[in-house]
Amino acid sequence: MTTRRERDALQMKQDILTAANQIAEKEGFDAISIRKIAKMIEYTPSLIYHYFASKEEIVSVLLKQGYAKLATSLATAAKSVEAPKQKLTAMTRAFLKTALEIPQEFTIVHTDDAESVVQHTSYLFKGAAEKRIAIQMLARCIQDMNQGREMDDEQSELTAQSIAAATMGMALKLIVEKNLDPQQREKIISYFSETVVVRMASLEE
Amino acid sequence: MTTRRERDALQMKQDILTAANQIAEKEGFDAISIRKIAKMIEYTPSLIYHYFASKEEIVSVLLKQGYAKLATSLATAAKSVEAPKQKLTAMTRAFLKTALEIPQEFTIVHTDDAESVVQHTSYLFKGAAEKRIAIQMLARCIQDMNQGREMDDEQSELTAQSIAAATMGMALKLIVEKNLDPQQREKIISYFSETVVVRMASLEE
Amino acid sequence: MTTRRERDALQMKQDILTAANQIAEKEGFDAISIRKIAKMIEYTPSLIYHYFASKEEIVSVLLKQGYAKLATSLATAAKSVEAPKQKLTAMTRAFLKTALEIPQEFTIVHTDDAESVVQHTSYLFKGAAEKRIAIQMLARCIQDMNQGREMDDEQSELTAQSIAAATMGMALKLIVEKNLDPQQREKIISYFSETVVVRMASLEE
Amino acid sequence: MTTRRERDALQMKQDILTAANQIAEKEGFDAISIRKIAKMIEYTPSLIYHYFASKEEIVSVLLKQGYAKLATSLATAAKSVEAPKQKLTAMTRAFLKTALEIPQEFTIVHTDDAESVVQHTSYLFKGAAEKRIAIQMLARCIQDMNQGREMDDEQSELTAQSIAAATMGMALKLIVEKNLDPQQREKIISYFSETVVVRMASLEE
DNA sequence: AATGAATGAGACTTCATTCAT
DNA sequence: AATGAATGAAGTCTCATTCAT
Repeated sequence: MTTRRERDALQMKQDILTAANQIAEKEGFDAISIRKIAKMIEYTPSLIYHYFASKEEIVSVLLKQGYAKLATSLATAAKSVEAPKQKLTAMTRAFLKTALEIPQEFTIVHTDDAESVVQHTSYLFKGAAEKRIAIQMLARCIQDMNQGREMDDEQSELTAQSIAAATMGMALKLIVEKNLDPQQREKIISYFSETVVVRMASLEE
Repeated sequence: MTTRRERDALQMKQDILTAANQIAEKEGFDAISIRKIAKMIEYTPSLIYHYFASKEEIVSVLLKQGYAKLATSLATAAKSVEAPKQKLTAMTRAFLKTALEIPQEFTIVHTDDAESVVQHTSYLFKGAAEKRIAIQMLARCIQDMNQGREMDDEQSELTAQSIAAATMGMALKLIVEKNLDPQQREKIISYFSETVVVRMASLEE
Repeated sequence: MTTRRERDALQMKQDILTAANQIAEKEGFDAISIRKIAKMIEYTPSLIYHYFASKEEIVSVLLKQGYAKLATSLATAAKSVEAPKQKLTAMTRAFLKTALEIPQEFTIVHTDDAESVVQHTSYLFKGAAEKRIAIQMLARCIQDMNQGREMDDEQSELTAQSIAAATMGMALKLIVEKNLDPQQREKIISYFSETVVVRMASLEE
Repeated sequence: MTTRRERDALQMKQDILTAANQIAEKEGFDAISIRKIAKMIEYTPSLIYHYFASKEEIVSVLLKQGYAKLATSLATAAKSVEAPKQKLTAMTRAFLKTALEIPQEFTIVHTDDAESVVQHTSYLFKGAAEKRIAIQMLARCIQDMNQGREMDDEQSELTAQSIAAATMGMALKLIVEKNLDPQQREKIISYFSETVVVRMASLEE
């Protein structure tokens, strides 16, 4: 059970995060500053330290929220369909859609090369098909799609890694070109999710 | 003909840019500051304003240089081979290699969503196969690879755009995972350039 | 008779003081802060204001406790021996020992030149042999040691004052050189208490 | 040869130091702050960083200046007289006088227990008569005063150390009791320098 | 008795930039 | 061409304290 106070505190925390997010959207992630947040929520800078230990914590929470959203969306998409080809398309589409909903966090998370971040986000290493759920899901999907053909684990892992990186690239590009004509954007998303990704996954040449 | 003065000035400009680059490599792009540059080239901050109007200009030139390098590398690769499939592979490989040589600039250029930047870097819009040389080269390559099959221009443009975005994503991922085992990195680069990209370019399904 | 409440309150007060002391020992006297105390005793900063009017009061009580400890130790030492020479040595040794037990408070008390503090700690003024117990004890001791020689009160007072200041100096130095080899420290304390102080007290030349 | 600019810069540096000193005298050493200095010299805080790298540097220079002054004064006094007894008195008097001229620095230097400071100020360790000039001068003086009596090096070193600590204690006490009646102060200084110190140096009992 | 929210002042420092010389 | 002086804004964070609950 939460008391009113706890709810208020939670609300305040969320207000701070929202403000931080708005700044990030307008001026970029690096422009987030305690001062600006304070001005936006109309409180003193000091107060913010009541709710967060440091600016770093605020940013970190922001990123985690974004990352969680992406993971959830991906998992949901994976469960929604059975047929491997359709599953792959659904996952790709979900990934692109969610990325576009949290452009700032997405960009940062996939662009930050600090060791502490990379530890969690890397997936190009050998064996990623076992250690990274997303790559694992992709790899299985690929194997399911290519039943009958001879194929080793390495090949499916490399393919999964390639698809992941490629999709991230497309997401990023769509984020950066934020003023792209919506119809064209939709066309690209569809083509990529339904056609290109499927081609990548087809282990033949 | 250039006078000595002009040559000196050019040299100075380049020194400044080089210093800025080194800072970016060590501490990240945002860490570039007039003061740090000044200290590095052992001149006063003020002097820098003789050669560049503002910090922004320095950064901007830096990015342009990076972009130019990428374009050159791509064009060279394109000319080096005739056969379309091999040409595509060569271009992809060259792109990844060059991106890894200028990680900071590459990341910034492809991540910056400022209108002024996007104007030059966007290529997802309809008609990019005509306006953007890189996309054009890709599109032609794709068409050459698929002679005999029926295919409209839109399809080849969408495919070219997809390949461009995907390759950029792979480049970015390789940059971020800078501590990836070199052998594994080489394997991924090869697999992506020789196999995955070719699959993407094969317009069938 | 004290009620439970009063005892609890007293306990709380002492907890606060103890916490303050620990901070002082670890980070220095100036590092004492209401917040740190609060964190240490696991209460809110606000609560501390129920028990003390201000940070200043806490610090002040802390110092008084230190001063009292010193006085007690000195008095005990004085009573323990009869022979004047041995008494002087015992007092000196006790003073140094106690000072080393409460290094922070000792340093502050004898270094603070705020009028309000100096009022209680000064002893160089004329007539201190009457107004300051410690100086009085010293002066008497000196007189006892020099029976037979002609000597006026002024001389014994000046000598007592000198010994007091000198011993404080030695205490301070031992505190500051806190990493001095223990054996060497013991040797210096002994030499000073048994020999040097006695020489100072011998009114002849 | 110094240019006008260099002289101006030097002047500015000194102004900053002077301001810092004044703050220390009025509000204590810890009250020194870049802001306050800036306000006092009527410039912006930023400018101060033109002349000093950090607040720490300012404080450090201040202390060094004080320490140097003390050393010089002591050396001068030592050279001024030949007879050992008189030399000891002259040194003591000079030390007390100079200490009273730079009360803040003196207190800090002899009270700071940071390892980096203690490394330079310690003199209670065994062998200080060789490593510390001041102790060396004192030890020699003591030996000169006690020619004819049997005495080992250890004894003279311990005595020198004791005198040094005692005199520092007296200096500190005089600084703290800054409102002591001037006549009484003079009397104490004289008594201590002429009588007490001499007794301490007389190796008999 | 105890809490949490909130403030306002102040701490050090870095930065891009301008200007007179 | 080059310097050094100077500014003003902004950055993060810590602190003592008050107040309503």
